[in-house]
This record gives sequence, structure tokens and C-alpha cells, in this order.
Amino acid sequence: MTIPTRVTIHDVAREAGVSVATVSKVINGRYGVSRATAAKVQAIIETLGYESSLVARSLRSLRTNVIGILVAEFEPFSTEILKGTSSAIAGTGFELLAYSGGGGSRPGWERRYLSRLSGTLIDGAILVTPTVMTAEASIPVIAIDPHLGPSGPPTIDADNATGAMSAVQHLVDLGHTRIGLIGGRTDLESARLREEGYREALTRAGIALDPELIRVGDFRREPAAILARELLALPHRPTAIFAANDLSALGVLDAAKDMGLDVPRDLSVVGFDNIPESALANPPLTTVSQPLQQMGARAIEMLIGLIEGREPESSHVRLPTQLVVRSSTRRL
Amino acid sequence: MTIPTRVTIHDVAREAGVSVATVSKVINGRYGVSRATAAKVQAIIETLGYESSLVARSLRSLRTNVIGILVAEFEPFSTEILKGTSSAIAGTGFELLAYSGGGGSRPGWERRYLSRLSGTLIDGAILVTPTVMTAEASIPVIAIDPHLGPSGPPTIDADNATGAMSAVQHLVDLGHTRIGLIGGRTDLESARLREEGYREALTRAGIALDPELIRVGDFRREPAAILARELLALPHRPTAIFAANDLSALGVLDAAKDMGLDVPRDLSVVGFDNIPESALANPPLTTVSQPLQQMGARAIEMLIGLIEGREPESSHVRLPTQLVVRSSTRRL
DNA sequence: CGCGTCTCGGATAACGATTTCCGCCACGTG
DNA sequence: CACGTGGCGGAAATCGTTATCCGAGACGCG
Repeated sequence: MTIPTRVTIHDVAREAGVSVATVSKVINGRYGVSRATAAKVQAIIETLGYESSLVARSLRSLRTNVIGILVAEFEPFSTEILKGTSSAIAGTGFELLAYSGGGGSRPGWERRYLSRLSGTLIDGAILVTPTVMTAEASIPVIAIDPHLGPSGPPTIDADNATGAMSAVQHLVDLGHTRIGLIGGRTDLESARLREEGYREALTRAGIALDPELIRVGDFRREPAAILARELLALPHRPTAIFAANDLSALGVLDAAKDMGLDVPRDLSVVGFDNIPESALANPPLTTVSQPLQQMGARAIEMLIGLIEGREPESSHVRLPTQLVVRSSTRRL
Repeated sequence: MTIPTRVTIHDVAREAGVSVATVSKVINGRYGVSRATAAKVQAIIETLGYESSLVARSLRSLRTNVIGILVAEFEPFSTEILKGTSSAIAGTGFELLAYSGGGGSRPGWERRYLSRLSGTLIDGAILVTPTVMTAEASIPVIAIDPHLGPSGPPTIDADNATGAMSAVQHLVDLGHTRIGLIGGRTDLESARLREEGYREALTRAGIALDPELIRVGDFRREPAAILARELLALPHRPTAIFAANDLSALGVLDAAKDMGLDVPRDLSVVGFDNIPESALANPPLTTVSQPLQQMGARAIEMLIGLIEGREPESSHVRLPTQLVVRSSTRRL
């Protein structure tokens, strides 16, 4: 079944009795070919079902009209962004190529992927949650939700600080005053901003910060559950917990269930991200939604602008977050 | 920012004072280079941050260790499959490249994409919901959920007929006897099988088929809503509706709401696919779940087998579906 | 000392396209 | 009739890499 080899431009040329140069001209509609010849070649192309090889073409010419989106792995976060880029790219004449290494996601993956593809399979790239911001690149690059904050290439992220504030404000409005925090890795900009939002909201509400209620996790579920158990075992335990991402919030739910606490009766929980799983949790999670699909769409717009030589109106786009109230929070 | 050009194998060779051939040998660990030279070249590679161009490499050699997954568009269905392939590929030494044209998804996209990439950027390809099954290809190919049924390349799909039967059986168990169907496009194999399951379930339950209760949609939401309105306006209207996919089921919910009917009090609704949106619907949709991530994972396994020359144990894998009962169905 | 053998590195031809430049032919004009 | 001109097609270089072959030394052995 896999015997027949690709039909190349040479096959077309031979069949049509012209040179490969002429066929290339016909394909790219360039000057120097008579009507009759062009028609004949075109007919052969259809008959043979020829399509020019993206690989060979890109090796020689600078433009491919393909945009690369580079992710460490295809998980819920990045696939949501992928959906946004996909709908935004329709009708632009560009095509989309999403690339991921073997899940290893060793640090520095962004530079390696970029290096492997930019010569030049792709005209520009979107990096999703890169950990290292390479200042130098031979093609335009846009970073979505970089872990180290905006620096280097143009960046798109969500308003983490304000989002976190609205989450905590929501809890304050419900009458909570002892509000715990399960933070994320402190080396990540987004985690830092969410903690900042937490502090700011408490300060504004005139609630004194209790350092004992602040724990630092790593955005993963199990560690968050352990930290939550510590918080809930406190003599004067919190009545609400803000987790820096949804996975951590799910960990909090696990811990509460273990300890026989009912959410939201005994404990209110708010997460961050609004991943699909958060709606399926029991109870469905109140969380802060990041407009992932919009972020993807904006990235495409900016990138195409960059590729076509337009200066970006701004090198850092920050999109608003939105509080999504479900059933894991309740008036005290 | 975009000034520095790629560092090529030539740069490495010049810097190391050897020929490009030698550098290539070092990179690919082939015989014919002394320890000392290899170490020196390796050091230069690290310093310069060189990565071989996937494009150039693939043009010349047959193996790239990259698997392509070709989709018409990145929407919920295909991104779920993508997640499955992504986790299955970890640790196999292969990398994943997902490709989509500009959303146009004109018929025949599968052959065009394949043709553009197979020369040979990718060692094998997974086609998601292809409409045309090209018998010939120069690389191993696996089709997931082909619209025309298994023929040609090895195929992976869900058990549409049994899934549909279990959906309708569920309604019958709840005491429903007037059960409507919003079908999918009749030219698609999956739609045909789901309708067949519907008929079979009714027959087994000894319920006479009422042709008036069967409408043919196209898997989209709005058309389904219109058809549902027709069904619900019938003198002797159905008490339950089975929609051939979730989007259609959402359309049914729209129609019911418009007509002031409460789901599930006045009408039970079952969908098919279990896309994430179905859990977020109001009320959450009872539906038939396709193991999309599993399907993706199986596709990767089979494809790697094919690439490495193993004969597939079977050319057609059919995975089981599962009924997911949520809140859109109720005892009559 | 001569000759085969081995090891290591380089020169070179592909791979499939694009692109630049050049030559040929027909035609119009002085 | 000679010469410039414009239109059309082809030859060849190039992109970055791999793979095949070849040659230059070094070394061992008779």
C-alpha cells in the first residue's frame, strides 16, 4: 500500500515536456510563460495530483505562509489556545502547524523547537507558556503566558493580578475574612501576580494578612491537597481558600472531602484558569476564567502583522479575566 | 530583533575547522570520526546552540521520527484526539506535528496535506475524520473516525451503532416510547450507523418505528433546533429525542427552551460524542461518550508499529462507547 | 623495505523546489 | 538586409543536510 513514491515537480515537467523551471513558474504564477504552456502544465498537474512539497519549497524560499505554534505538550491549556488560533487563522491565507516534542518538555525546549523549524518551515511562531525567553530569533515570535513575565518578544497574557483580586473580593463579599491561599511556584511570574492580587484584595478590604494562611504549592493537584490539609487542620482554620490554579483547587476539594468538610457549606473554594475539568468537579468550581481562545486569536493577529512587517501597536497585550461563579463558594 | 540568521552546519564546520560531512557524522553518531574530533565538534555545537534543521534533514533522509496528525481544523473533537496522541507519544522517541490548513477544509484536504508533508517531513500520518480515503500514500497512514467507513488504510473508530443503541435503550428503560431522532448527514458513515442503532433499539423493544419522528440534520446546532421545533410541534409529540451528536442535542435544548418546554420534565434529550460543552449545558446533557483520547493513543501505537515495519494485528480497531447519564433525561 | 589494511576526514552528489540569468527565436523597423 | 527588442523557455545555482565514496596517512606484517 505504501509503494508509490511522491510525484515531484520533475515528474510534472517530464510529462508536460517542459523544464522544471517552467513548471515552477506556472505554479507560482510568475511572468514568462505563454497561456498555452501554462494551461498544458496546469492540466498535467491536476492529472497527476501534484502538490509542491512544503519541505523543499521552504528550504529555498523565505515565505511559506505557515505559522508554527510550539507547545511542550498538548494538554487542556494549550489545546484551548490552539482552538483560538485555528479559528483566527481562517481566511488569512496562512496555515497552522502545531509542534510538540515527545512530552519531555525539558527546559529550553522553546529554543530547540524554534531552531529546528525556523529554517524556514514557518514564517513565525507562537510560544505557549515558555520558560525561557530567547531574545534572538530569526523569525517573528510571540509568547503566550510566559512564565517569567513580559520581556523579550511581544507577549500576550491574562490579567493575573486583577483576576486574583476579583476572586478574593468575591470571597470577601460573601463575608469571609479568614481566607487561605495555595500559591504556585514562586519562580513563575503568573503565580507571583496571583499572590499579589490576593494580598491587595485583603488589604483593600481592611483584612489583616495572616502569614499562616499562605502556603506555596506548585500548580499540581496532590501537593496542593497536602497543603490544604495543613490549612484545614489549623486551630483557627480558614473558611475559604483561594487556589492559584484550578488543579490546586481540585486538590483542595480532595482534602476537604478527606477531612469530612462539605464544600461550600464548611469551606468555600475558588480556583484560577477555568479549565474544562473545573466545571465537572463536585461541586462545580467557582474560578477565574482566562480567555484562552481569545489569547490565541490575538496572538495570530499580532504575529501576522509582524510577519508582514507592521510594527506591533504594543509589545504586550494583557487580556481581562472574568470571575465564573459556580457552586464551590457560598455566603458565610 | 529578527536579524541573526540560523546557525547552520556550515557555521559549526567552519568554527571547528572540519568539513560539514564530519559534523554530520558527529551529530548522527556515525562511524569514521575520532574521539578527539567528535568532542571538539560537540563542544562547538553546544557553544553555538546549533540544532539541525528538520526541513533540510527530512529532505535528504527517509526517517525524521516525526508523526503528523492532519486535521481540517482544530475544534473540540480533534483537539481531544490530539491530547490522546500527545500523551501516548511520550517516551517513544517520536515527536508530534499537527497540521491544519486555513480552516477551509475543502474536500480532498487529506490528500493535499499528505502530499505537501510526506516528502518526507513526517514518517507517518494520522488523519482525523477524513472524507476521502486515499488508497495510495508514500507513508503509513491511519484514519480516525473516517466519514465513509473503514476502507483503505487501517482505521480507528468508536462503536457508533452500539453506542446509539445504548442511548435509545436508556430512554426506553425510562419508559419512553415516542422517541424522536435528529440524524446526521446521510452521506457519513457515522451518522448512518447511529441511525441504525436507533432503529435496532426500537425494534428490540418492540416499539413500532414512526417515520414522522425521524429528521435528518447535518450535525450542526441551528439546523437541529429547527428540526426539533418541527418534532415538538407534532400533534402527538415525542417525549424524548436522540440527537446524533452533541451539537444537535444542544440545538434540541434551544428549541425546547423556545417552546417553553422543560428538559427533562417535558422532554428527555440524549446526545452523542460527549464533547466538553455537553457537560456545561443547561441541563447537563446525557450523552454517549466516545473515548477520543484513547482513540488517539491507539492510533499512535498502531502507526509506530507500521512505521517500524510490523504488520498491524488488525486493520480496523473499534473502541467501545459509554453512556454518560447526566440531567437531560428522566423517567417518563 | 614493500605492501595490504584500517582509520579518519573530506569532496561531492543528491533531495525537491525556487530564482536568476541567459539564449533563442520571431518580429518590427531603419 | 541588418539590427534591436520583447516574449518565452531552459540551465544552473542555491537552500541545509545526509550518504557514498575516495584518498591520505599510520601501522602491522612478512
